[in-house]
Amino acid sequence: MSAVLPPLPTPPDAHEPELLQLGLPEDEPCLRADAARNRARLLEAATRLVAEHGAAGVTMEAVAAAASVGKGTVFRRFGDRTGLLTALLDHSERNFQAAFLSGPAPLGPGAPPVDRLRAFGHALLRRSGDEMDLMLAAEPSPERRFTPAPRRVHHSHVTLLLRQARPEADSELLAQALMGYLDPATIHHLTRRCHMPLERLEKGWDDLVARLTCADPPR
Amino acid sequence: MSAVLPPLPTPPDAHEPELLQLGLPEDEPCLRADAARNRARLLEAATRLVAEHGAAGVTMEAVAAAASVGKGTVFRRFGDRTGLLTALLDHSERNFQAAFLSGPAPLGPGAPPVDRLRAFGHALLRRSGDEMDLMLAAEPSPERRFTPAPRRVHHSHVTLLLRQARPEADSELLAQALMGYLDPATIHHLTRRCHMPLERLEKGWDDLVARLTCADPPR
DNA sequence: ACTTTAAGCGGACCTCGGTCCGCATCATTA
DNA sequence: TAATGATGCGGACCGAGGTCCGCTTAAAGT
Repeated sequence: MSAVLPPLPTPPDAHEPELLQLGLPEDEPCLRADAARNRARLLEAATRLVAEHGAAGVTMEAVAAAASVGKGTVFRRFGDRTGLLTALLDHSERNFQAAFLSGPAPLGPGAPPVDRLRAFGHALLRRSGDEMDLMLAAEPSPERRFTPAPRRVHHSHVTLLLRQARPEADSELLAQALMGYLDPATIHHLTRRCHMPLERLEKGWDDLVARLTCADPPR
Repeated sequence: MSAVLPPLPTPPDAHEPELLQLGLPEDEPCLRADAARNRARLLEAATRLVAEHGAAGVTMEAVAAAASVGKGTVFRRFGDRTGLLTALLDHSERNFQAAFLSGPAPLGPGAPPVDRLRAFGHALLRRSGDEMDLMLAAEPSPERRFTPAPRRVHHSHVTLLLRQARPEADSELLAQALMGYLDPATIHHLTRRCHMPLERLEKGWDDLVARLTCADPPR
């Protein structure tokens, strides 16, 4: 919708501009001085609100007020609420991406793909366990669930590892199935609602990975 | 939230009252005459709105107006928007449940569990292909994604079949992984955004089922 | 038929996400 | 330093979901 402003075909850093395969988002292309200052203030204010009232307390108006900034500014900078929340997860996301893209094995490169897949799942499970409420709140509407850049990066990564482990398979689809298991909503459901311990989820993940990557065709 | 009215611990038929394992939702326990009439009017109005403007056009106020009824009445009857949308899917859902609970094999009872699982996936894929927009619109917030009764029924069913096929496995978790693949948002993403043909999804499902149900432990 | 009462009704009201547009401000060029 | 666009800013405004509460009415009891 919109796209009325010529220089803004898409909101500035709504969902992390172009990190795609391995580039992490630039720390803002070339933001005007006041804009950059306001951005920092907004993120700080939002962080404080999360700490005080949880993710549910992060209202666009509240954030704007807490940062002494107009509401329009928040939207201009982050596009929408999920954009702001996603930006709040940026630090954690960078660390995570750094870990599986260039960190030590088995999560990073160097280990066999199956081990890396296992490690990836465990890492994501733990991370979700921590920032659960933020991740849930940052979830876009179903139509856009897979459009935010972090998701796409995770998906590509898993697809890649899968392709290495089983070149003949439909890695795209397999990756989709695997990522479904790691969806924040799923994890929330299993751990918080069904009270499953994390170890059980990890065990389940390992089993899943093993079965989806073993070479010989079933039956 | 709410639970202020003593006789209404949860909205009447917000998400299909108690069909649980195999009971389909009663056609309304004991609704007062005018209430039943209004309910019918509302559903009819909503259906018309969907036909005319798509699921996005189904505004609570619009439905109320189209049914010549107060807005409060809509909420009293259906709890919230997702409740109304879910009710709209009720017919289709009943048919589907009837098919896999007591219809002809291989979807219904009589076939080996693996075949039933395969059939179940294909059936759900097709159904989602049809009522896609309604199903997406009826998706609740991430925290509640798994609370609507239909989902729970599907999950139980898959868990059951899985347990029959592989009694020693963690069927709950496996079912979760399988159901993730059949999530409306996922299907929407793969078919509409990535333009994958349905056959590919079906093939992927079959592969998934085969690998998750084959007896011998991998590696 | 009359009373009673719980269920139902309606729409004013609130909150919050998102848009719009006139005005201010930064950066650039002269 | 002054002029001048482009970029950013702010907050009034809108629409939609959801709540509230006083009034109405169906239906069960007498």
